[in-house]
Amino acid sequence: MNNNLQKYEARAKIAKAMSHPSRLLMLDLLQKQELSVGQLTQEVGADQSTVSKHLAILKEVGLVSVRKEGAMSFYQLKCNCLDGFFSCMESVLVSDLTCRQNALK
Amino acid sequence: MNNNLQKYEARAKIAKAMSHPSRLLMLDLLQKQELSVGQLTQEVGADQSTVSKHLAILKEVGLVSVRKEGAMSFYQLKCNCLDGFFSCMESVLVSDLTCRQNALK
DNA sequence: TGGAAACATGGCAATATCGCCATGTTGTGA
DNA sequence: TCACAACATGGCGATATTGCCATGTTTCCA
Repeated sequence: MNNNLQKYEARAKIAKAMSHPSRLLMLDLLQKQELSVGQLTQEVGADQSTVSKHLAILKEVGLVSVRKEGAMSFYQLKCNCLDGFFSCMESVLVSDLTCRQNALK
Repeated sequence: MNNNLQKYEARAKIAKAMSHPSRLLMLDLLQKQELSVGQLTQEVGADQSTVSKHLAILKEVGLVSVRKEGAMSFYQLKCNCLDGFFSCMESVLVSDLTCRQNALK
């Protein structure tokens, strides 16, 4: 029994925050520049309240931060490691695909 | 509206598969060597059926593969990019921590 | 000052996840 | 062949997630 399991809970929370298509899209967009809730809502194509809640989730785990300017909120990335994250996802996808292709031969 | 959202769904599935403490622990253990379900069950400290289902989730997205030897199943990692993944989680945790510390000053 | 714009936050129903128990399925050894 | 060991798979209640509607809250402008 590994009673050191709690060690992975903080990491799991971050991974869970990233485990939604809309949130991944938003993170990806934020890699280029900070964006307002309205802009992100446009890109995601969901209700404004939905996007706002997604952003709250990303903020909660420290993936993004907010800058308020008047009535608007600009969100920005707080980490610069997303490239590695995305490329890892990509390599898993590619390796799984070639694996499935080989299974058909 | 970004109708390219589906592009992120496959990645989100992988991230979701990684967004559980027990599954992160198992992935971490499998970085060193392949392990049987029984061994992983010992380490995780949950029911055998629970561990088996966790492994099915990891296999479903192509993160691990199975090698059957007699009545036993040995699971192994299919990607070598977990280091990057974990270090990204770690840097988010650290940056968030220092950020909260600064907020207290 | 009143109203609209930009976000945030309840609330709720639909859906998904989680963990265990019970029960399959398959392989092994006597 | 029979019993057991090692996993996998239903099934189920408890809990969490998701997305929208409705409704705050704050800011700006006429």
